[in-house]
Amino acid sequence: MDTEAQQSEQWADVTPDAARRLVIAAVDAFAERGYHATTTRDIAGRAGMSPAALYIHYKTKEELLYRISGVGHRLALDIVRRAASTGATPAERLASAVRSFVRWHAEHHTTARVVQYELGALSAEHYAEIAARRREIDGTVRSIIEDGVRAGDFAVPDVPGTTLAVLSLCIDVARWFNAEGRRTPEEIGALYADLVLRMVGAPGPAAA
Amino acid sequence: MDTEAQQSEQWADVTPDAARRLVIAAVDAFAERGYHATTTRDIAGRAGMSPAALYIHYKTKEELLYRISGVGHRLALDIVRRAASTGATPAERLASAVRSFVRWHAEHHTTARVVQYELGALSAEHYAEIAARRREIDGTVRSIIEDGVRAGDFAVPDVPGTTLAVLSLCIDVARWFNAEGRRTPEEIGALYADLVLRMVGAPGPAAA
DNA sequence: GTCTATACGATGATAGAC
DNA sequence: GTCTATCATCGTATAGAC
Repeated sequence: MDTEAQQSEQWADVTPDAARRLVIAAVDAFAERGYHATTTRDIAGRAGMSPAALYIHYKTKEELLYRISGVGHRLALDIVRRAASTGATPAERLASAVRSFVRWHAEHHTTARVVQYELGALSAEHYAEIAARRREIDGTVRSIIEDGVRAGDFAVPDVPGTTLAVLSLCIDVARWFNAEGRRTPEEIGALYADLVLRMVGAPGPAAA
Repeated sequence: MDTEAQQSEQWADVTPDAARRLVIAAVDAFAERGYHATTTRDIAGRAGMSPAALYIHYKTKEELLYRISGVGHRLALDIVRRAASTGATPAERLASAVRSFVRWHAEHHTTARVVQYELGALSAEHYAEIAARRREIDGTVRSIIEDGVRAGDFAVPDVPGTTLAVLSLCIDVARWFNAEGRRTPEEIGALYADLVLRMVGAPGPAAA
């Protein structure tokens, strides 16, 4: 679970306070037991409210998930975009994007779990909207790889396939990451950035 | 969804016939909507039976999942082990293991989804048993990487971390693979084997 | 905005006939 | 072994008082 401070910051623009408390409670519950196994009673209870109070702020349980998924995807996209423009060379930008994206999945693994693994519980309309944001994330990473290939810095036979693999690697961190484990988010980010540079055939310290 | 022929083969040792039909129905339902969102009525219906018939063959819904997870993990472990001993060099064995493991996750992505993403729905006892099999899979892959490092064929600063990343990459195929997509399981297996050889710093055609 | 009380359909599982 | 019928409980969501 994220720390309380991290939660407050992440959900700062969910107001009023009760609505934010419900979001935080729902993220914890969904991440822990899954969307379908979580009851509205459980969410309300974690937020210190009666079951009925949830419906003042959200019309349905799915709307609560939609809110979480929307904010979560916005955060994820922002992080990748910002990191993707940090660095002079494609290799630096790719390493930066992977390091940041992985770190987010580890640090905010509760949120990331809901964002990445509960898409199927969204309504068709909500899913379509979220899927568009996911394609933006994919496009951001693909652009860096294309830049690297054009510049002759990367050797990548299959750019879309490699993009998919890179994102897949980052996303799956949310599944296995354990806060009590031996590795910090920072360490995993550094390891993965190195592995990804190897995947795209970028020369440098990775080969050392 | 897997083809019918693939299903029969996979679950051949689940008998009698009705019990196998229920397993196949449950795999489809669990993969499509998740364990918790699937009702016993849905499973029985797909198998062409009344809701009560399920309880002749399985004491609870969780026992059905446990059966699926058990057989699925046994299949996965067998596939990795067999592939891991195919090839003369560590690079060949690693490529073989990744290619086979990825192909299994793509070809049997319905089964793989249940196996990889519904662990949390198992009882504590059943989970502990399954987790032991998962550690065997991890150990099999790690051994190959250690062999490659010892032989001087691989350059891997962090063996456990790289093992984790390799398995993570393979497992996540079950999440995103789509049978109607552009890539065949065979193609994805080949791509991933190449990417993994790059990750471990194996020289060869990967660098071409 | 929050609570207590409750409607009411769905759900896992069982009983007993065939 | 399978079915029909049913139980007890739970789950989402609403009504109406404060």
